Amino acid sequence: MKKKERQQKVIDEVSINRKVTSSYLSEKLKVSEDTIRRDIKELHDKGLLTKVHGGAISTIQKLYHYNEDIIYNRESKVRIAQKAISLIEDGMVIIISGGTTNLMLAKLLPKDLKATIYTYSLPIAMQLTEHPLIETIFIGGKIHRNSMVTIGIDVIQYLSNVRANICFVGVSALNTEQGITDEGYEVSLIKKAMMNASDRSVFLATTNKLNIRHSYDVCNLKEIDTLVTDLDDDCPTRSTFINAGVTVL
Amino acid sequence: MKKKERQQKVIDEVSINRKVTSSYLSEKLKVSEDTIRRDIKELHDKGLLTKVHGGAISTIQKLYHYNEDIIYNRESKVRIAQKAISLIEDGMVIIISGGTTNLMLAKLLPKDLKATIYTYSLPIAMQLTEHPLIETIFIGGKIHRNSMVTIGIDVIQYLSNVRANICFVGVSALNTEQGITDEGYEVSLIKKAMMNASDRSVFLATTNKLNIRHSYDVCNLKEIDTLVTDLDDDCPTRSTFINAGVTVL
DNA sequence: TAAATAACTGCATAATTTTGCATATATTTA
DNA sequence: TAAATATATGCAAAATTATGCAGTTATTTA
Repeated sequence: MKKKERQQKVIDEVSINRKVTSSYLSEKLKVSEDTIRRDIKELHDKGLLTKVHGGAISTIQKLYHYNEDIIYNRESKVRIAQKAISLIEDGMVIIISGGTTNLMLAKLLPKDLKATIYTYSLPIAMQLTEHPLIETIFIGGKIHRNSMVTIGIDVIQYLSNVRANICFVGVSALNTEQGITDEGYEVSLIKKAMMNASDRSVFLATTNKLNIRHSYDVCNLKEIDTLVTDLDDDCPTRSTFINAGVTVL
Repeated sequence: MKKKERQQKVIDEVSINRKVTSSYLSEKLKVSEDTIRRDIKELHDKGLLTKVHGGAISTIQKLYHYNEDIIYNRESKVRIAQKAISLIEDGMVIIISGGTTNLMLAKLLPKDLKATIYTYSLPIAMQLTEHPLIETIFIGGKIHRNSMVTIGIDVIQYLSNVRANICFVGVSALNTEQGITDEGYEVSLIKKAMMNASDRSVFLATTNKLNIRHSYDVCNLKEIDTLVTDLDDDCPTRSTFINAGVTVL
C-alpha cells in the first residue's frame, strides 16, 4: 500500500468514525504508530483532519474555499477593508456591493459582529455564511457570469424597499471631474439604489481605480460620504479628493 | 533546488509571462527539458497551468473551487445526476433545489446546454456560472447558513410567478406511506412551490434517504412525476415504489 | 503524583521517486 | 512534404523520502 492510499484510508476512517486512535489505525493499516502519527501530522497541516492526543478527529470541511492568491493587489485590498470595517457597529443594517475588495471585507468582519447584511454577490454571500451572528439577505436576480453578482431591475426594485445604516460600494472608476463612474449601465443603477437606501455611503477604491473614467455615472464627489483608499497620508492624489470636500479614510 | 520549489518557479514564470517555453524554463531552472515537461504535465493535471505544444500558458484561475472529496456518497450522486440530466432538453426552463446531488447535477450539465435555470442555492448558482449558455436566475431571500440556500416567504412568493418545464428536487426523506417529507417547514413549502411552478417534478433521492420520515409533508407518492434513485433494477425497494405507481429512473 | 500511554527526535535502512539519456513517435512550420 | 522541433517511453543511476526503532520527553489518567 502506498503512502497516498494509506493517508486516504486514514481520512476515510476519520470521517466514518468521528474519532480514531493511532493504535487502532496502526493495527488496521499494518504500519507502525510512528508512521500513523506522521500521517496524521501531514493531514492535519493540510487541514483534512484535526490531530489530537491519541489520534485524530474529523474537521468540519468547507464545501467551497477560495483561492486568495489570485486576487490582484490583495494586500492593498485587505488594508482598505480593515479601514472600512472600523466604520461598522453592532446591530447595523449594511448593504455590500460586489468585487474582491468587498469580499475581503466580508472575510475580515469580526466573528462576533451582529449585523444584517444585504448583498447581491454570490462569493460574498458564501463568505458571510461563515459568520454565525450575521443575518445575510441575498438580493435575487439574473446572474452576471463573470462578476458573480445579480443584476437587473429586480435588484433595483428590491433595494428601493430596503433601509440601511451604511453601504459599502466597490469603485470601478473615480476621478475628480465625473466622480464615480461604472462600465455597466445596470451596475451603475444598482449602486445608485444602494446609496439611496443607506444613511451613509462608503466607497472602496484601490489605487488602480483612481483617475479613471467609465461611461455610466454613479455619483459625483459631493455625494460621497466617505472614500476609503490605500493612499499615503501625504499623497497628492489624496489631497485632491480632500480639497474637493470628500472625507478620505 | 527541490522539485516543489522548482514547480513553484514554473508557476511564477507562467503567471508573469503569459506563455513560457520548455526550453526557456529548462535553461532558467537548470534542469533538462524532460524534467520541465514532466513538471508542466503535473501542474497541468492539477489545473495550475495549461500545457501547450512547446511549453505552458497560464490558466484562468477560478476564485472559488469546491472540495468534492467531502461530498458523502459522491459516486452515487453522480449516477443519479446523470440519469436526471437525460430528462433535460435544450431551451427548457428549469428549477433546481439545493443539496449536493443537485450540485453534482449542475456541474455535470453539458457545457453546450442552452437553458434558463432558477435556483436558490448559492453553490449551485456559483457552479452554473461556468456554463456559458445557461441563464441563471437566483431567487433571493434570507440565507440559511449551513445549507447555503435562501429561505423565507420571498422565495415562495417569487416561485408563484415562475413557470418552468421541469424541476429537480433533492429529497430529504421518502417512504411509501407519507411520501416525501422534510425536516424544515420553510423548505417543505419551497419544494411545494417548485412543484406548482413546474410541468414535471423530478425527485432525486440517494439510497440513505429512503424509508425515512421527517415532520413536514412535501407531497405524497401520487404527486411524484419521476423519482431518480441509485437502486438496482431488481431491488425490492425499487419495486415497492413502482408498484405504488411512481415512475422510477 | 505515579504509572501508563502517547509524542517527539535522531538515525540507519528500505522504498520510492526523480532525473537525464537514448530511442521512437508526433507535431509544427517553412 | 521534408526538415526542424517537440513530445512520449523505458530505463538505470541518483536523489529524496518514508519507515521503524531506540531513547527521551510530554501528557493523560487512575
